[in-house]
Amino acid sequence: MESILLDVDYTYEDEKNIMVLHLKEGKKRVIKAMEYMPYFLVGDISKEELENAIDLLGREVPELKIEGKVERFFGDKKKELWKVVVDTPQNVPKVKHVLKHMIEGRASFYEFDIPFKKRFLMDHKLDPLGKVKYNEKNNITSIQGAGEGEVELIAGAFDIEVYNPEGIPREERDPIIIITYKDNEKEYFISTKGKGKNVVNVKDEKELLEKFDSIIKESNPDVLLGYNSSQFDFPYIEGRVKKLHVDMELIERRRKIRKGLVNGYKLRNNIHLDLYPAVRLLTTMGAINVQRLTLKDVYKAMFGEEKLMVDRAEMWKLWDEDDDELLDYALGDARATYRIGEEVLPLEMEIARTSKTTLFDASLSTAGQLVESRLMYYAALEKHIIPPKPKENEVKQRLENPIEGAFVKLPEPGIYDNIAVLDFRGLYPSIIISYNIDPYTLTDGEGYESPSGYKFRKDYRGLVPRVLEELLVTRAAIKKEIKKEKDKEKLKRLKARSQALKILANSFYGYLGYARSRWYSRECAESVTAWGRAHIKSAIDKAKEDGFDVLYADTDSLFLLMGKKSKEDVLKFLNKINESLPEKMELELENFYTRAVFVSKKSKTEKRGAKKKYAMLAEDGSIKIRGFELVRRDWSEIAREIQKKVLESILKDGRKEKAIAIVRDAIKRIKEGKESLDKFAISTQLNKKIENYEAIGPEVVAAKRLRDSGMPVGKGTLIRYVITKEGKSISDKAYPLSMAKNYDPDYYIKNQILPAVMKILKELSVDEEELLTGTKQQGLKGFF
DNA sequence: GCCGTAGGACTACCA
DNA sequence: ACTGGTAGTCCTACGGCG
Repeated sequence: MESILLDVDYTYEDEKNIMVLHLKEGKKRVIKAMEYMPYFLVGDISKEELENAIDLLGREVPELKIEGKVERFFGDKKKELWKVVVDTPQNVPKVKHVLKHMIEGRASFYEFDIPFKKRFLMDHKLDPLGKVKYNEKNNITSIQGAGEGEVELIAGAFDIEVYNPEGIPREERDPIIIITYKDNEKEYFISTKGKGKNVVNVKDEKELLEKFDSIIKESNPDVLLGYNSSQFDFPYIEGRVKKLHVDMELIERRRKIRKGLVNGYKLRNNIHLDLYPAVRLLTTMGAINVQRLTLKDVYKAMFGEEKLMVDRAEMWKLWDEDDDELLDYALGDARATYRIGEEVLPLEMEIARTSKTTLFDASLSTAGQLVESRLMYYAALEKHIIPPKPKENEVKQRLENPIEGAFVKLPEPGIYDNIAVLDFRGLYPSIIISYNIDPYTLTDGEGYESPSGYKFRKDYRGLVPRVLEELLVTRAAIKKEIKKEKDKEKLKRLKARSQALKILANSFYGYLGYARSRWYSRECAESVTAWGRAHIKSAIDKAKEDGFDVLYADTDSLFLLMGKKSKEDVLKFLNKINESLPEKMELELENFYTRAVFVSKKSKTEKRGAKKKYAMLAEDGSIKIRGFELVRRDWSEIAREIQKKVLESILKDGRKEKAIAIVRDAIKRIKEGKESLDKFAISTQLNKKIENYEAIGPEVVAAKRLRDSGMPVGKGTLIRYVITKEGKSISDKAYPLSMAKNYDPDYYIKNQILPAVMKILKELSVDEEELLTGTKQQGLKGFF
């Protein structure tokens, strides 16, 4: 029977290590169990000596034995190692630790820190979401590549609503009043209230939970989607289940998983996929951009429309009023979650397959863990040794010793016309592949020599560049398929695959320099950036030789001032440069822009151009803005809005008079109190506990006030605060948006609007006096 | 004790 | 909890003044 591997679980029963495989066969899901033993590897020691030590230990650890010899490659050097089998996975590091002390200095230990599930998947060459076969004894007998299978998983999304007239809902007091659920066929609104097509009426909360349980059991989605459901919905349901003594199969034998810093909530029968951490990964990879990771904002960012949903804090009012719209509002969340899931699930599935991680684990993984997983898989497949994770002191040392990064050219501030932007396609990946950069190709002998002085062998291909190149080759092939494919569903899958491959490929350089990486190599990471700097600088020089002025460059991109030159001249330059580059490297045309604004740094003394801050108008009318306050969430919306208008006016119109009018009008409105309070909110995330702050800034003061009012505030909370008229210092004046009664117009004009717009207007020779008073005579004091 | 400022703490951005 | 390079705000400590 052929089936698709959905997930793997480990359990210890009847003194046996059991791996439980969750499979999908046709439309059904089935479970298969098989025994599997944990082990680690030992080298540089005779069998007799190792056996003696193991015999001594064997009395305390049942089943401990040398199972035999295995071969492993260290680069292109082969070594024979003893495979030591242990009774339980927990005992692998323990036994290794004790053995190491017994035979200190006379043996080397390997692969003692491989997660047990990962070990199982690798040893059986199993591909998550790939095809597997098994026989009557439940032994896996054959496999196929992950790319071959076309898996279709049925997803359902759910959401709970809690009665919370006093703000934050508390499990022991506030009941769940509504649960909504949506899958590909049906929608349910389960509640004691409401009437209509999809309404399932229940008599009380206990029945509500039971009904939800039976609906999930009946619909039985492969994947159950929620939004922040690991942190909120499931723990809350669990709390109510305990209080009301409900039997709920859905959460029976659930497991709380902690992976790195992320919490996961693993269900027994369905794959629970919380979209929140998944979306967060996408934001860190630059796949989507949102100011806040709320369901509302993410929905808007992805689909460009407001979703039908109700403010959670207002839900109880609609409930008390028996509002007719309650049904649609509550279903709005489940529908939004489902729709986000339709986009994110295919991508998560491809990330899982590409990284050789199960879907559930992939949804909780960081980029580094995904790269690591794929490298481990191929290392095991080709019998390369898997390096250990570094110990904490090693991590510390690596962190204290960072490597030199990219080159950024200092721009001359000003307003420019006709710019061509070029960039290296996948600069760091192409460097790793071109120069065979790998911890095991590093050599003192012959090889590619990096500008930082390290050399990499040409006669032996490293695992890292090989695995990376395979990702890029696959991606290129998929991009070709995308061009031909007409079927909507297949196209979606192909695009998701391409994106997953891109995410993984772009993370390899970071992984080489990541302090907790198994394949960390200072020399490799340093060489990647050194070659990167060399290539961008050489491109700048060559552009100058060809008569271009180079306005700006950052890491892998360069901005050419075209002057009297034509587009053809730019393309000719590209061709010329590409002929001189290694085969896998390529400089590409990003776009042509008709106008650009670069500004000065805010500095009292020097007047230098600001890096990583510019705005450009493309030929098609679209605007590209980088670094300006208007793209930063820790500036008020009012300041961002005005800065945006000013920039757009300058890019499209070019006259300072219009820009000045925009600012004057805005200042007037602020002074007259015509703008709503939430436009003055400044958002700042707390990255540590309130108590741990040395510098008590406005966001910390506002956070304390918020906490004193009973709201949960801590590491990770996004604080939205307003600078009010109440208090002396800026921090004194900071109140959470929910508590603020007013805003301080002077602060917002002086500290938000003026700094944001002046840096742009300066480039049009407008000074502050002229802006504020219309003349160049009066000082700022006269104005306030 | 008050003032002004350099340096540090901190966040969020670009690539 | 993938990397380094960068701008900018606000706090805090410190030195000068008297």
